[in-house]
Amino acid sequence: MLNQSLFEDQDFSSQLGFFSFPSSNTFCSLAFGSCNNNGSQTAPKTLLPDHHAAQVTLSESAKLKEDATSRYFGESQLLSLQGSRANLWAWGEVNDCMITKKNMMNGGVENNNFLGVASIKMKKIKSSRRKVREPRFCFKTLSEVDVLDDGYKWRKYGQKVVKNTQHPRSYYRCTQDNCRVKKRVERLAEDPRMVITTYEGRHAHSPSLDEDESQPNNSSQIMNTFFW
DNA sequence: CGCATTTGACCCGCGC
DNA sequence: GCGCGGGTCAAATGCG
Repeated sequence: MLNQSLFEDQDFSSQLGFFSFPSSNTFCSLAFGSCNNNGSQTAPKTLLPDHHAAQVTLSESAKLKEDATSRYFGESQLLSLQGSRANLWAWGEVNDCMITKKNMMNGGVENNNFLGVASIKMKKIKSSRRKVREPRFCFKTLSEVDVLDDGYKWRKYGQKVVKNTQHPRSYYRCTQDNCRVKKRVERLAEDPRMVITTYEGRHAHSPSLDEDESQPNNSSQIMNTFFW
């Protein structure tokens, strides 16, 4: 199940298996997951008040890299989530508070009892003095390595031990000029095998094409299963 | 030598 | 106003 404490703010909800976000547009959140072996998905049991939702069908597959450049919920009304190469991608169109799921790519998840879950959020500015917070999304991955290869180059700029955890949280910035995307990487306190990666902002460029990119599947180093 | 990482100090928002 | 805790800065250090 979703662990809401993973998210930055508590006043939103995601339902396992479908996209949802408040009609007020204060937040936009997104979740997907819980896929059966045949690719079908259980319908959501309940709808939260104040939320519009669209059910997701996890039946499509596509090459991982084809949609690698589309991401972020922006003026084009395109929403996408980005996982690492070993994980998965999803994107959909946002339409009057409805997200229609368009595609999802599975980059090699073999044990697909759980395909994954992620969230993206937009926060309305409460006052003129308040900083604008970039949209974020996070996901949890079973991985031996902390930093998953997502095609971008990152520079570490900080590390912090957060309260009640024994593992430090690392802070990274995209190395590209004019790109202010950041990500945080930490291990789950209850299960240190799980890596939590949180992205903030949107890239103003394409992923860097290093030697690794030409290899279609180099994900064996990562235990590529989502757990929720 | 240049770039990345480390790490303690500092900043700042938030709750009390 | 104060203290706590998360996030960032930047000097020091490491490494190729």
